[in-house]
Amino acid sequence: MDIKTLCLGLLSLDEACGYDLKKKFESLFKHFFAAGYGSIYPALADLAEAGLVDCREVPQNGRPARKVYAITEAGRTFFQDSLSRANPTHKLRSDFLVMMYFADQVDTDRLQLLLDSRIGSFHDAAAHIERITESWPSDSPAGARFVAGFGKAMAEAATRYIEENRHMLKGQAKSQRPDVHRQAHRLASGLEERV
Amino acid sequence: MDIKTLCLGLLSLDEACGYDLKKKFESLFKHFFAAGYGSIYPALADLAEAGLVDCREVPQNGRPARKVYAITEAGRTFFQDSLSRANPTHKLRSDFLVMMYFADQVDTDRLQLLLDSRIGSFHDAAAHIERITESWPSDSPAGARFVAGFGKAMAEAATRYIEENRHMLKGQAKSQRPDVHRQAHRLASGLEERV
DNA sequence: AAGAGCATGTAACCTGTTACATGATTAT
DNA sequence: ATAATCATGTAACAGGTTACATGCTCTT
Repeated sequence: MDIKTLCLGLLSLDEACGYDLKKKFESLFKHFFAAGYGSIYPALADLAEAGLVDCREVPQNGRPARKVYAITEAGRTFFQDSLSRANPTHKLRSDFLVMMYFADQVDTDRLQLLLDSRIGSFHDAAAHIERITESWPSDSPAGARFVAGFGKAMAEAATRYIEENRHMLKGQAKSQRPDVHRQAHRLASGLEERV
Repeated sequence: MDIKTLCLGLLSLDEACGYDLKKKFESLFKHFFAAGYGSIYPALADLAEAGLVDCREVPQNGRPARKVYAITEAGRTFFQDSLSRANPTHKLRSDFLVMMYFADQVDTDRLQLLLDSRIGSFHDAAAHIERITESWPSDSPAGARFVAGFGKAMAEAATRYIEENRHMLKGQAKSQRPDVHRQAHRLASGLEERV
C-alpha cells in the first residue's frame, strides 16, 4: 500500500491539506507508517489529477493558500477497493536487530547504549500512543483503538524482552582490539586521526 | 543500513556465495530484513570492487561457477565501523495495521479473514524461528539467539494481542452497500464492466 | 515427466528520502 | 530575538523490487 492510498484513506475520514495529513501520519500512524512532505504533496497532486479528490483553495494572510482536499465518490470507491485487495504486508526493518545479531563485534559500552536507547524509543512510542489516545472520545473508531493498542502492546513486549534478555549479550571489550577500532575511525569518513 | 553492509556482516562470519547469502537472509533475518537476488548480487559486486571482499571462483559441473566471497581485513574494519554508527533504525511498515485502522470500511468476512491470516503469519514466523534455532549448538552466538528470541517474542505478543482484541472490530456488513462494491470492482483496473 | 533446487546475473521500474527554496506569524 | 508553527512545493538521488534471461541436476 502506497502513500497515495493512505492519504486517500485519511481523506475518507475528513478533508485536510497536506500539512494536516503530515501531522496525522505523525500522530496516528507513527509506529507503523512514515511519510514526509516529499511524498505527501506529490501524492495529493496525483490523487487530484485522477479525480479521486477535489481541491479547494482557502486563501490565508501572509502564507500560501491552504489547499484543502476532499475525497470524491470515485475516491471513496477506489479506496474501498484498495482495502479489498489481498495479503496486506506487515514488515519490520531493523538495523537494531542487525546490530544485536553482530553483538560480539560491537564494544560493550556501545552495546549497552544501544540497548538503553532502544528501550527509550519503545518507551517513547508507548507514551506517545497513550498521550494521543487519552483524549479520544469513547465513541472513537474501533479500528483506531485497535491499532493504537497494538502499537502499545508491541512496544511494551519489546521493552520487556530486551530488559529480560540483555544479559545474554556482552559485546566485545573496548580495549581488546584497539588497532581495529583505530583503523575503523580512520576509515570512517575523515575524522582527524588523533592518537 | 543497506544490504551491502549486511552482506558484509554475514561474510564476516563465514565465506559464502550469493545464493548462500540469500538463504541466510531467509532463515536468519526473515523477520526483520528482506533481500532478493536483485540486491544481493549487485551488492557483492560492489563490495568486491571496493576491496572489502575477495572473490574466488569454484567451477561446478553443469552450472555457473560458484563465486565464493570472503571478507578482507579492510572489509572487517569497514563493517565494524558501520556497527559503530549511531541510531540504528527499527521501523515497521504495516498495510495490515492500515487496514485495521479503516476496519469499518472493510466488510466483516474479509476482516475476519485478514485477522486469521495475520495470526497465521505470526504463528508461522514463530514456528520458523523455533525450527531454525532448535538445531543450534549451545555455544552459538549470543547475538543470534537474542535476535531469534526477539522475533519469537514479538510474534507471540502480536498473536496474543490480536486474539484478545479482535472482538473490538466488527467491520461493515457485506450487504450494506452493494452499490459501492459493484462500483469498486468496475473501477478496479479494467475488469470488464458487466451488469 | 514435472518440479524443486542450484547458480549466475541485468535492466527497467517504482517508491520514497533528502535537500533545497520561500516566507509570514505566533509563542517563548 | 529566537525558535517553532503554518504552508506550499520541486528535483535529484538512493535503494530495493520485479521481471527477465539461462540451464543443468536431483528428487518425486
